[in-house]
Amino acid sequence: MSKGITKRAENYSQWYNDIVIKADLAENSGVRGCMVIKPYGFAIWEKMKAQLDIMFKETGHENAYFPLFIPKSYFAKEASHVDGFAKECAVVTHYRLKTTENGDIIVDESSKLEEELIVRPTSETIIWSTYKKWIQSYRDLPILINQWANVVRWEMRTRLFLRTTEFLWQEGHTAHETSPEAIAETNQMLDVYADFAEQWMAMPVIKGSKTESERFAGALDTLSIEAMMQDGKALQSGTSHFLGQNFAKAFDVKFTSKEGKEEFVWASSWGVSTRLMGALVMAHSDDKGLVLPPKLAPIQVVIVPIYKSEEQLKTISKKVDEITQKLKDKGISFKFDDRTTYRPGHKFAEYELKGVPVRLAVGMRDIENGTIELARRDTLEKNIYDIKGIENVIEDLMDEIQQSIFRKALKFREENTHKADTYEEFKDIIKNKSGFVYAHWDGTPETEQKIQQETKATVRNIPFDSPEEEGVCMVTGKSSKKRVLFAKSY
RNA sequence: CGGGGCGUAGCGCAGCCCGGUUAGCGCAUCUGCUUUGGGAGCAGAGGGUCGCAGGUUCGAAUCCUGCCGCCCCGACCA
Repeated sequence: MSKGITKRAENYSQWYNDIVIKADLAENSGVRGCMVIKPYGFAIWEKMKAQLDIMFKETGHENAYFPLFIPKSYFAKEASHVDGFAKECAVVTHYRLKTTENGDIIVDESSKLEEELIVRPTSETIIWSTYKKWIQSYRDLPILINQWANVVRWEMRTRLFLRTTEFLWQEGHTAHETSPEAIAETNQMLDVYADFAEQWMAMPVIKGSKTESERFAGALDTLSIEAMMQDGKALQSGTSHFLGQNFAKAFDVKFTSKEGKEEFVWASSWGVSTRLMGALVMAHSDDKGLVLPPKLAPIQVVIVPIYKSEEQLKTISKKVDEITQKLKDKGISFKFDDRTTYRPGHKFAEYELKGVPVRLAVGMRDIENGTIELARRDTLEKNIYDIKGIENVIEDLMDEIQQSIFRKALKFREENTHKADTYEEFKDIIKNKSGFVYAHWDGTPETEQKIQQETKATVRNIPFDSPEEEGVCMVTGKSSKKRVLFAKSY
């Protein structure tokens, strides 16, 4: 069983790789650090994308598209931004190839670009240079734009979905009259991400602010949602940045206010990426394969016929048609796998690997008894139901499974969340138990760095819902008003 | 960027140290028969510029040199 999947307990990262490959989500390509997202994986991404897009539009945003290439000079305008990305940019220097006498293809040196083009690692600079042209008056504000795009960051080490050289994402870029408005937008979008993670991915997250050292390059404040993976590590699953007037100043984007004064625009940006696919895999899957929340499963119900002759298959198919019609009416997606080329056991294993939430099996025995076998992917429970009304059972189950895997993930997080009051205690937990640790910290980058170097754990964020509490930093003994969230991370 | 590993059939690998007939194994594929309530069995078949380029040799997957690519581990990052 579970052919070829490494056990979670044996080697977690190998397990992750096996699931991604064997469940047919993605594979490595011939291009360093870049993956091919396969149809099944892309179908899940499309479902995520569709829902996020609805949520963005409900909060007043519109989609647009900006260029893949950014002139190098744009980067020079915001100093901390270029610092943050300079080391991981792909640069286009030429625009033509030529064939040599012996048939080799080489870069035509005569086609050297006057100014190099950077393949976008993120689009703040190209977007703000455009916004400059769009904004003159307070009447032009706010601008609430999102773009679905691919970006390139030349990372040292890559892993399928979690960190690839090229990845797909959405990036929202908004412009506002006032600071409070931009901050409200930043918070609103973090809430959208958290809702999506919890309601759709069934993955509980912790909302909070990043520390100064983990802030986005060019932001005044970076908010994040952090989720716990099954190995106890944290995965940053979405970020929302308050950019202040940094980009407005860098690109000279001013507007005339109601009072007739010229002011710089306030900004936010926010994004989630195909990394969410990695989060989805690591949050719920098991040693048998993927476990998908019904709301994101490309196929919610699979029906496997069990037959000994073509005639039997015909009889079963007829019965199945009645069921699928009712599922269709309820808007539940399904697949009737009547392939004659594979046997039932093979199909069972295959759909478990692919994480299909509900499996139905129908054989002649069932036809005679008016029953059907239903198996849940999340719990692996199997039960016999009356065929009559099975669509209602399934409809309820979609909800139940969605909630059940969320509860399971939440319970796991709670069981692996600790409090530490001394540094010794902290080190012990990080080393021997892993998971999340709430502890007091003096708020300085120096202490943060020391902790990271000594334990490999970092401040994931300063949680919004962490209660005010007088305490002292576990390392320096300086006073602290709130516990922050520490963990090892991806 | 530092350390390690690997490039041989669609995939996973053995062979290489110690050069020598026709380069082998498992899975997958194809054909036939029997099967079908948890990844079917048997019989047969097809499929290879041994990463690339040089060199040594009567002879190179194997030895030497150079190059290219990918993966894994660390520091950086969503």
